[in-house]
Amino acid sequence: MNIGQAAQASGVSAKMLRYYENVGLLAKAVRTEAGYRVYSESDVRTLRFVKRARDLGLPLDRIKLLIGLWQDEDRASADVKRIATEHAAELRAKIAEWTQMCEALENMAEACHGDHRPECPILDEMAEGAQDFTTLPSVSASKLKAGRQAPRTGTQRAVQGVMR
Amino acid sequence: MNIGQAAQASGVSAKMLRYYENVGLLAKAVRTEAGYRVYSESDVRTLRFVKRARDLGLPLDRIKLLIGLWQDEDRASADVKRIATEHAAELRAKIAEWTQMCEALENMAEACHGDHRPECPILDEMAEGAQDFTTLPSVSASKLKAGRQAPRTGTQRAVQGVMR
DNA sequence: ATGGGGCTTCCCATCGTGGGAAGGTCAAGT
DNA sequence: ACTTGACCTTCCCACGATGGGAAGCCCCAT
Repeated sequence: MNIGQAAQASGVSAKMLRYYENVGLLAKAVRTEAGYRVYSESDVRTLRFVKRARDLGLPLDRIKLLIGLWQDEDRASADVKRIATEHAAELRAKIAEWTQMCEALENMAEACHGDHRPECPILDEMAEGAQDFTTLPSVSASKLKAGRQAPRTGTQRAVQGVMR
Repeated sequence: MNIGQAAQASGVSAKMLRYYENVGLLAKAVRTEAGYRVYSESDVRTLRFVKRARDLGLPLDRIKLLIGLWQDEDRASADVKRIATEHAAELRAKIAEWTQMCEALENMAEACHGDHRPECPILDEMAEGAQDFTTLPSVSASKLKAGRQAPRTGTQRAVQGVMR
């Protein structure tokens, strides 16, 4: 079976098949005389394994370990469990972090009128205490040489302009 | 103020300051004659704004929009709110996805004894229906030429070996 | 024999961040 | 004045996993 067929049969793109092989997640595929990669049903099973593990969010290095255990008749299920629980814990941590960010954003958005007026608690929160717009130049003007690499073409914002 | 001081004052690394400038999130910094970037208090306020927005998980392109609105006296808070709620919605979607992955993993781990024996529902789940190990070669052996690019040195795993 | 689709490799882009090398600059201490 | 160490500059590379695309070869069916 060629790479395209293996891809379709496993749900992993051909591009990824080559990549997995390159980075050592999969063994180098057998080739035809013409250099075409050839896959067996057994290979497809491995690919489906990888696909499911990826769908669970596992990174490739952990999947590599799992494949090793999967093919090891003498494995201890404790090793597999450890990998799974470690990943789950990392996911939980990330989820907590993102939930915090998300709730903060939602709270701010809720406090925002969302109309045509400029007042906005979201921006206020992000600027937090930046009401003081007094500019305190900390370098004497004599030492300055405006934008050697930034030729400063035409219209430039007064305070801090956003480029491009 | 030099880049290191601006970095410390804002909580954004000097490396990131240069990067933000390169990708156009920030205006090109004023330079001293020697080419050193010089930052004002006003710049540091912008940097802190960026830092807080990053901490909320906002991508740089959205932060660029926010800075534009922040500096626009005639902004409509609705525009800010839309950006925030869009990002929050994307976060929620991601969180839901990761929560599903996480729960699946936790369920599997819970079902796993986690002892010295090889039986493991986690692996079973990932292999899902891969009990049939009959190999069906789909290419006639005459067309094969073992590993032109994979010289197949010495010990190789029987079925699908993990490399490196 | 020709055409189209599949395969190969190689390069690039993403997104934000860090590491490091090679070389110039500044300020403080001798 | 000179040295030294800390700082700055640019440039390149790496991550992780994926997609896009180009140039060129291969295989099969018409």
